[in-house]
Amino acid sequence: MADHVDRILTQWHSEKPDLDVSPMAVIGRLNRAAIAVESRLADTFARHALDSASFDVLATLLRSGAPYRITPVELARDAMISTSAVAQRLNKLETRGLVRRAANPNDGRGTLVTLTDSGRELIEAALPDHLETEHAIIAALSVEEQSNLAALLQRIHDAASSS
Amino acid sequence: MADHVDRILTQWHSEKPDLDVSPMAVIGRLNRAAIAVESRLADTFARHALDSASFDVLATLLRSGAPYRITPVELARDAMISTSAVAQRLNKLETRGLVRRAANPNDGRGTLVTLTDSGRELIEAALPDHLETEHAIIAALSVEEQSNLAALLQRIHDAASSS
DNA sequence: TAGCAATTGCTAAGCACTTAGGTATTATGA
DNA sequence: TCATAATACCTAAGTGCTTAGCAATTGCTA
Repeated sequence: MADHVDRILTQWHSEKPDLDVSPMAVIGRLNRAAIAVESRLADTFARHALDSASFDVLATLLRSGAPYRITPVELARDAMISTSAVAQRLNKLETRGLVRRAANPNDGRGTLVTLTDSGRELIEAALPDHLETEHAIIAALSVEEQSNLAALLQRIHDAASSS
Repeated sequence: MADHVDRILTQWHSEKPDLDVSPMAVIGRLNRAAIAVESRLADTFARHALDSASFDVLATLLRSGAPYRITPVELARDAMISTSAVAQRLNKLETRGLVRRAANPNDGRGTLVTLTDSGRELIEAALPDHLETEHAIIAALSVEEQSNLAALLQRIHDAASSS
């Protein structure tokens, strides 16, 4: 059952026997698991002519509910990226006719991003497929293990964020 | 205890009550935890004038043991990046005098990358600091929870990779 | 209420990755 | 053995992020 991370730990043990490299067992696997999942999800996105970044924007608009209209700042907060990255994502999506930008009547500085009909059709079609892929991955764990994993990840997240 | 992922799930429930979005609870937190950890580790790397990519190369060379000499192909496999990305990482590190490239006497096509003395000093200094940061993060979990988490992540990794 | 600070959203430039493609060398098998 | 395939490594170009910086508007406060 030795995986890549195990081999790295073994190498460290023989080269630096005095160092406690046990944290790498967790953090190394966290990284690799995240990369493997992301890569698997990308296949599904590609089948719908999307990438992870575009899916993210369209899904955020969809789950905001009718009239599917939010600000770039909200998109940035939600995706944990800069507002500049949002602007560039929106440029791409607007060119494809999947979203539309309009002036925010309540804030002269602001913009409101709306899902177009064709954008909504696309994300409504991609979403069930995406969920099926996610389900196929986490089905490797029992329901109890899933909630266990989610709780542990949340605590790691908090520990990494604090300070 | 409601975090960002909980709020996203709540939004989906009210907008698409028929969809089972429970996989997002795990995969969403996997992503966010990995990003938070990566960001925390980056601070430590920066204190040693390194980034994650450079640290990765130097650490791989160090743990290979004396004479700290491996091929770009091995580096690519280990870091799960293209050999082209390795070439660019090495260009940077070689300019800084942290690694050195030489022809592989056993393979006319090949190159051998060696850790220079100054590269070795740098990584030997950064490594304990890095491990301390990793330890500070995973100390949020008991030892048993840590090995539990590592095992669950390995299974998620395998599930995402297969097929 | 005038002026300064904060916010919003954009483009430009820089960075690290990817894929594409080139060159050189080694391995294969007809 | 010799043509062809595979491998190793690189640069170039494209992509999507970041930070820097700009212009416009709004919010705060003296």
